[in-house]
Amino acid sequence: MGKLVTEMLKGTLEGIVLAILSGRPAYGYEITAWLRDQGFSDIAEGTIYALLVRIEQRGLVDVEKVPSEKGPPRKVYSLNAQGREYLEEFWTTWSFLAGRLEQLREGGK
Amino acid sequence: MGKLVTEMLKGTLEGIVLAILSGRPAYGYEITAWLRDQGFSDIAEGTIYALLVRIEQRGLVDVEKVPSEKGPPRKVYSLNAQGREYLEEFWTTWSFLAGRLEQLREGGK
DNA sequence: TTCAGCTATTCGGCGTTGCTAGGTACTGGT
DNA sequence: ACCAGTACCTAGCAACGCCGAATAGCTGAA
Repeated sequence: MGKLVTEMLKGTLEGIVLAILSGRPAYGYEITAWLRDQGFSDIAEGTIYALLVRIEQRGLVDVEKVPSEKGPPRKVYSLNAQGREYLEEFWTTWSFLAGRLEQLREGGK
Repeated sequence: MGKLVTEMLKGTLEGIVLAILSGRPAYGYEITAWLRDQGFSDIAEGTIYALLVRIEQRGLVDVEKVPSEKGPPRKVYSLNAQGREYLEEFWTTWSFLAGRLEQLREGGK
């Protein structure tokens, strides 16, 4: 992909990460690897870490430092109540946008 | 809506406008009004004009100045071949992203 | 023992994007 | 003369994701 997906990720990447965390707690390195696996080949590591800091500061996640056998300690993030609430809002907004886009795509044929 | 949708629009608004233009030529003021009508209540006029300038400079649209009875002349934009090609790419990227989000949403239940 | 390579996180500077807030200009009605 | 509606443009700002580099711990091969 490239620039197109980069710009589209603005605003959605946050929701993606929150959605991941809604399923299970996770840490940055793990999330990055998983996203790459899912086809988000060009997501920068630094982007994820910065995002995690942001959502932590906004109080959407809880953090726990967990030692790792294979390297430095991990910062494991888990979605809290406020985070779940915010994720709901995200899905609402996403649905709105996706709906409009869907309509436009139909109309354009 | 608010900040959430603003961030999500980054990258998608361009596609939205191109999709509109793929159906029919249009000018800025008209596009803004139509978007507001479609529920994008907080899209700023300046945003659309700036976007139109950008896609013109990238050669995705052709422009024609058309006199108006009710004000200054309109700048009517129409999608050209390069624009259609780019719009295809946009839809591909969008589909990818929407697919991943859909999966995440399912999984999160 | 050393050094490469994987794990794991952090930081500063950059480009793109949308918003804010203001301005310009033309027309028609009061 | 004035104001509302039409139509466009601009400068400065904030947020986000990317790039490049640095730091730090652990393991296994040379």
